[in-house]
Amino acid sequence: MAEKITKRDINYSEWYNDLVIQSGLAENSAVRGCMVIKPHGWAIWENMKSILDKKFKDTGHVNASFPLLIPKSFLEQEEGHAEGFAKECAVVTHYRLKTHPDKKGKLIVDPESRLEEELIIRPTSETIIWNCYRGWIQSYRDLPILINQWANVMRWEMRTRLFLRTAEFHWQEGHTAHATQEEAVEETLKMLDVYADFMENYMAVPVIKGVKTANERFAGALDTYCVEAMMQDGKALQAGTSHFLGQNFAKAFDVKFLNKEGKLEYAWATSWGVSTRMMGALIMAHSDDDGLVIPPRLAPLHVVIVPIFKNAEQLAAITEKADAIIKELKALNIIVKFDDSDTAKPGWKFAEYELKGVPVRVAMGMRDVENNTVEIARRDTKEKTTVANENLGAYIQDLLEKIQQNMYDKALAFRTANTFVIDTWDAFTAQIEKGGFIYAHWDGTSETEDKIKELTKATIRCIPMDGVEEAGTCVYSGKPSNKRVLFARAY
RNA sequence: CGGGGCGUAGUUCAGCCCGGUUAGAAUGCCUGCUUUGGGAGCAGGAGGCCGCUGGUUCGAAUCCAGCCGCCCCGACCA
Repeated sequence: MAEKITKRDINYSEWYNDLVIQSGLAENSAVRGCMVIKPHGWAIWENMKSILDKKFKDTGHVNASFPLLIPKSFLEQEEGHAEGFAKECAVVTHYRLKTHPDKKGKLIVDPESRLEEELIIRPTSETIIWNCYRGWIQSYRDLPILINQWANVMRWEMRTRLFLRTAEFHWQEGHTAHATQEEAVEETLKMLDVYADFMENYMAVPVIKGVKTANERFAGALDTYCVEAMMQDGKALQAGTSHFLGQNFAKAFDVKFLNKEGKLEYAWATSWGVSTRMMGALIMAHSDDDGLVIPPRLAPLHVVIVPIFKNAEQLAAITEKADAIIKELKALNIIVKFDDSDTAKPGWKFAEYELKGVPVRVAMGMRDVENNTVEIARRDTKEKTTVANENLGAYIQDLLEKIQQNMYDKALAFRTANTFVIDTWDAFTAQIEKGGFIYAHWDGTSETEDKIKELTKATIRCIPMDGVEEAGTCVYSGKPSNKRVLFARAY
């Protein structure tokens, strides 16, 4: 009997923790706030990476790598950026240890090795990258620069949760430089679309695209765009961000180029990123009390075949049938595993692969061998069907597509059922307690936003991009408003 | 950094209040046999600086002090 996962409706956050650990995605490490991503978790992340990486390359970007350590002075260059990140930076002050003079085997920081200029571990890389761009950009002919890096970064968080908020996390950060404002804005929105497409078509998580309010804006950006998703507890999770940085970093790092008219101009910047936090979104959007539910397009393993046998002869007979199926599936690029280990019983294997989120399970016993059938179980609905072996490859390929689609449809239906249009303060506060997304009017001031957050813990997730102009009054202050914004409690 | 809780077998925990045999259970692990269509059964076995340091005591997992670490709730945040 495996350890029990806390049920979702008993304690959602315990369910999440139990699930991440028991499904073998990740665990806490010896270093507080830093997680170990285990093979199963990393395999999903790798799939996310390779899909996104292709999309970045298809949109003209190239990868590079910039240093982990950033001189403290770089962070000071852009004021908003500095203020935003200063309080969560790990700082390197020394470069050497030495043995303790009295205690054998103990090491101490060598006070002689203090760095002249302290280095910070990157919380994000705008500064060190724009410092480089100064050397790379002289003319409009050098633009645009479209660079992405896959990296780890560190933000010294007070409270951490596996995948959702860790001190060290893995992500990609795109950093582009452009000759014109229009082109930079276009890039910002283009990458937001890449993210939205990825979330919806691969993660099977519907998202709302929008702009952040001033309060929620990235430190150093003029505009921050985001994709917001709803988790099964009705809370919002920001799954990706794309920033229009204007000329802030070009000015801070003195990045100027000669335009066609021979005049010096500051370059225009964007940055955009998604992180291992998406793993949290994936888990919380789809999984259930039995374990992970992974959409086929991200699953490290699509199909597991579990033989049910009493002896070696039976296993041989089943294996022969299974081999044909495996061959057929592999020809269709379906990733399949035949689990013929005799160290665990079939029932145990069923539960284990459900916990790991494998989309399709094929069970084969002697009954099936005789009838030329298999039993197919889909992870998303837990339905079991007995099907004939003929054209099984095509059947499973089609089933994987259906699972992918069903997971999206289900997530979308859940979001729709938990999204409310609200006009009164009483209704607003009542609904926020119950969870979900709320579209309400807002007077556009930070003061009102802060007040609402203080009173309800809800924040403005974004000003939706597909929102329509509509006259109304602010749900809190009663002042006039011309557009609804999206409120929710968030991760 | 505030408020609370907890450190005992790989894991989850009992024992501590009220000090006294060889420190227990469940689960997991190993071996063997029987099993195998939803987390099997029986038998045997291995596994512990009781978080660390010091103190009290004839004697400490248990009492006292200090330290370290972890978890939960707040403030901060992708």
